Amino acid sequence: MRLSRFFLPVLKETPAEAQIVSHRLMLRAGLVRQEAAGIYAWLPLGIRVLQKIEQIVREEMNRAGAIEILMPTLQPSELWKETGRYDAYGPEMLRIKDRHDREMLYGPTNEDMVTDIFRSYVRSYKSLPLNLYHIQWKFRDEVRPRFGVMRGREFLMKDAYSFDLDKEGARRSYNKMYVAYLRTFARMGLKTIPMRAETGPIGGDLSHEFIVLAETGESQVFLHQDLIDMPVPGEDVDFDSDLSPIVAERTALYAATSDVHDQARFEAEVPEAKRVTARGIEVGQVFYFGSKYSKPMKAVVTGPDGKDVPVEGGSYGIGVSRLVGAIIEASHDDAGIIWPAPVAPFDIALINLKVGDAATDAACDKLYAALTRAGRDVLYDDTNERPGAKFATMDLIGIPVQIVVGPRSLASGAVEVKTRATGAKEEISLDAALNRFAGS
RNA sequence: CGGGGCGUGGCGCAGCCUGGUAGCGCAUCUGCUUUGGGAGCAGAGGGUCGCGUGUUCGAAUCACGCCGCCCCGACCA
Repeated sequence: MRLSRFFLPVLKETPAEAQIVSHRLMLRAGLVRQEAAGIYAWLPLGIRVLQKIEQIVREEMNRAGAIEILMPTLQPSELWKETGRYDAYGPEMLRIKDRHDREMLYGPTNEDMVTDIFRSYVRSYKSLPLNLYHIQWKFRDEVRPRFGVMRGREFLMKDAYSFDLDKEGARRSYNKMYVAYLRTFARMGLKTIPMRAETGPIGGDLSHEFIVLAETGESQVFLHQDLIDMPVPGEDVDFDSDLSPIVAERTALYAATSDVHDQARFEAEVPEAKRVTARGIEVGQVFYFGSKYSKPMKAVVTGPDGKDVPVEGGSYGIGVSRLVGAIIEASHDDAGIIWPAPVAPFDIALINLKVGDAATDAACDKLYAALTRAGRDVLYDDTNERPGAKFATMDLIGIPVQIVVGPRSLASGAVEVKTRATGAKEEISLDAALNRFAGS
């Protein structure tokens, strides 16, 4: 992409409404634009990141055996009346009437609808386990949206729903999602820690929030230090195998957010030197809820014994749009965003320091063509800005690698490669750059 | 929803207290010069001062009402 033909509305000054760093940087780097409180338009750079995140989530869900569907944003009220949630949900749910005066709502979540889909088609335990997920916009009319996309009213969420014959099956499904989440967040360059969470009226130990540690995080967390650098299961993890050791290894160590924190237990279970008190951002939650929806909605399957039983369910959310903010909170410096490569809007920034100079133009054209041909996503700054402005913009938008081409180093056949994360710069020959970034 | 604050060219702000018809920086446009870390000079364009009502000879400025947005708290992916 040539910057001269792209749409990148960056701001030099920080808009007054943004307080936290990710919100400020998202506005300054031209990722989003606020349209109303908690409601954002995604600009070209932002949608690229959002889609990268979405794709990683999708791949890991698929790997874990979940199956993608897409449910609508607008739902009829009937399903919610069946489960009693139409009244229970309160003003956080956005209610809408259509032209026939029918009661509709903009979905804040989809348990009711997915259960309806399930019960319409599934009759036998032989069809289980089943896990259906979708990635869709949700709306929760928060009293007080804040922190940009971290606490928006409209947000993009991946929500998966598992269906099993019994509690043991539900636990296996839960473990799959738990492991998939570890992998998903790690692939985005995030360190997340599963922490005990409120389980609601169902009780039990089957609910965890996945927390990114970040200084600017909204909630206080308490954990055993060994959880922080615990290795994440690899791509070869077999989701059909028994995953409970992976889960057990983590749940054995103390980790809780302030809502469920128990200081006495924390001190009893964790040696003083290993106690970590930090701040974190919740980016996902896994939750077992049993027959909470299947019972009222009569979502039953016939078991091997010929008897009908309500299915055992769980739901598993990931805040996709929130992750954009969370990643920035976890990865930035004074100059701007530092995207982890897997979610970066572009792979490489190519900076032409002197547009119009025959030699730099030619070198840039050559690099741009070769990198693009090699499948790299390149943002080529071919504008007439001054060098300082170009550097500042590229640092701000955080593309992992910058290749700087200017007359000074090109005189000796070299270009400069800068790694955004470390700021390290090295001069290498044009050919070496081609080799490194466009080689087979 | 309780408490606090803000709304003035695209962005960041001053002006408001003490009413007299709007200013600064950045950005934008034109020209010249400049070109390795957010350039310089010269010129130009752009604002129903959130909306409404009232007070007044006169309202960005004072009063009342409404709307929007932000922050702290209670609540949430």
